[in-house]
Amino acid sequence: MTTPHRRFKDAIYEQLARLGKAVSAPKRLELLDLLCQGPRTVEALAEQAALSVANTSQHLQVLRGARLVDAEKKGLWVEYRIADDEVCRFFLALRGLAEARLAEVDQVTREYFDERGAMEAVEAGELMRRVKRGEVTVLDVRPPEEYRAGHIPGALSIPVGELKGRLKELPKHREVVAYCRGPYCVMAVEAVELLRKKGFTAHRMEEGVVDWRARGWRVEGGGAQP
Amino acid sequence: MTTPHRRFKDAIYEQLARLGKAVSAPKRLELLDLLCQGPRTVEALAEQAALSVANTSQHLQVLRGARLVDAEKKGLWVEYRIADDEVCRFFLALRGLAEARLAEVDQVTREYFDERGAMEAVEAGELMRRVKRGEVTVLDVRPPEEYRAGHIPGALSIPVGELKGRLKELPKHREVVAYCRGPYCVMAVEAVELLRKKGFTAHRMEEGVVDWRARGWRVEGGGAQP
DNA sequence: CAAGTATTCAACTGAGTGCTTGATTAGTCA
DNA sequence: TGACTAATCAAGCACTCAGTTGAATACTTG
Repeated sequence: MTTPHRRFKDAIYEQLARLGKAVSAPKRLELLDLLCQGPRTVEALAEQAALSVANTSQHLQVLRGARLVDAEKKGLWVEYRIADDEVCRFFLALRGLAEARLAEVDQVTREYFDERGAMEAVEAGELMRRVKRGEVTVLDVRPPEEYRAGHIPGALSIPVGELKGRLKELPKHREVVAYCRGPYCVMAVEAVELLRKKGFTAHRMEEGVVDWRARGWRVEGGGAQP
Repeated sequence: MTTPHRRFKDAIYEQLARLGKAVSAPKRLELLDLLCQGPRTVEALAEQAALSVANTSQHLQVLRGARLVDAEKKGLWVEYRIADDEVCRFFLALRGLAEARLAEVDQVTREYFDERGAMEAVEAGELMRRVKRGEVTVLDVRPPEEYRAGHIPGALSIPVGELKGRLKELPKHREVVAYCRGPYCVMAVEAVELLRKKGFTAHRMEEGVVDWRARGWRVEGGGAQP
């Protein structure tokens, strides 16, 4: 005895659950997070998320089934990308809620960052102000493709791995603020560690480009389809 | 060979997935939606979501495990409630994303509403303007508890089931806008159908109190712990 | 065309999930 | 105290899902 009313409700929540299911696996969330930084091939995603290629492909198909990502065949590669900016904002909402409600997130983060020599982070709004006043050098330490897919206006691109050999590109007596993919990415932490060892005044910003864009602030580079 | 770095990432995304898992079951989403309207007992939720009590209880425990809802023992009953307003906003974000990305949502809704005699809905912003100008009677057709838990300022409370016998409470030559729980709730649809049959000029608003509050607009009644 | 590569497919396994059923635990009220 | 009630628990079943492995597909390049 199912009324049409009930069938309708079931159908609707079934649809909502498609999105829920898509973000119910840790690895899929990691892939989504990576894709928010910019488009990538299956192989690259597999490597960065520490997954087998076949497994990555399957996860990506689930994400695509939920219309969260799009795939485009580019010659030998398949390039996956976020289907819509709203997807990134949704991911941020999920992350924000987890930070707000799940004490474990804070705990795990603290544990990990503390043992690497904690450091106060500069908040995005604060950075924005200092950038406007021309007080700081902003440093993007992500891989160059991600920098190209979108970065904070005026930021320098030096991938963390190359930083040691390219220190001379940074003005010496000026504060540096490094950022990477977001609060759970360690590249900026490593960069700041290195910079301080070399005598720079350096801080990290927790937020990434995705947060920056979600605040409605301008992002340089990237655009639609490259 | 798992580096500390990998372990950290796995731990973080594992936490995010707790939220994802919580919203990956259709019935849990329905319960969450209901709870956004106001606190309720297990039994009430079970009935409204067409579930067995035991099953409802289990779903609620999953939601509580993800810190999305809180439970409070009140004598013989256990009252469940949304843990934080941010949870409602997250639900709205999920729903919005589903509407934006999943064509099936629109399709299912259209199918159901069309066969009940479609009707143009008044958008919340438009209603807000008309309310300010004192042009319309706003009608809340949800059960009284939900009205009490929070309603649009100035709205009249007449549950849809009682509407037929309480028509005289409505000013006759004035437009009525009815609302209920949100876009997938049919109570307002039924109310408008009835009102029109009785000679009223009536429209429905798709948005519910949750949407109203999420826009930052004032909500009457409810408050913290009743 | 053939060799090589990125991705997907297909089949399988073990773990997890939604739901049911029947028993159990807390609390109320006569 | 004992009958009654709301909620939870425990066990079991059918089903789904993440991940592995090995083969198949589609495209490029020599």
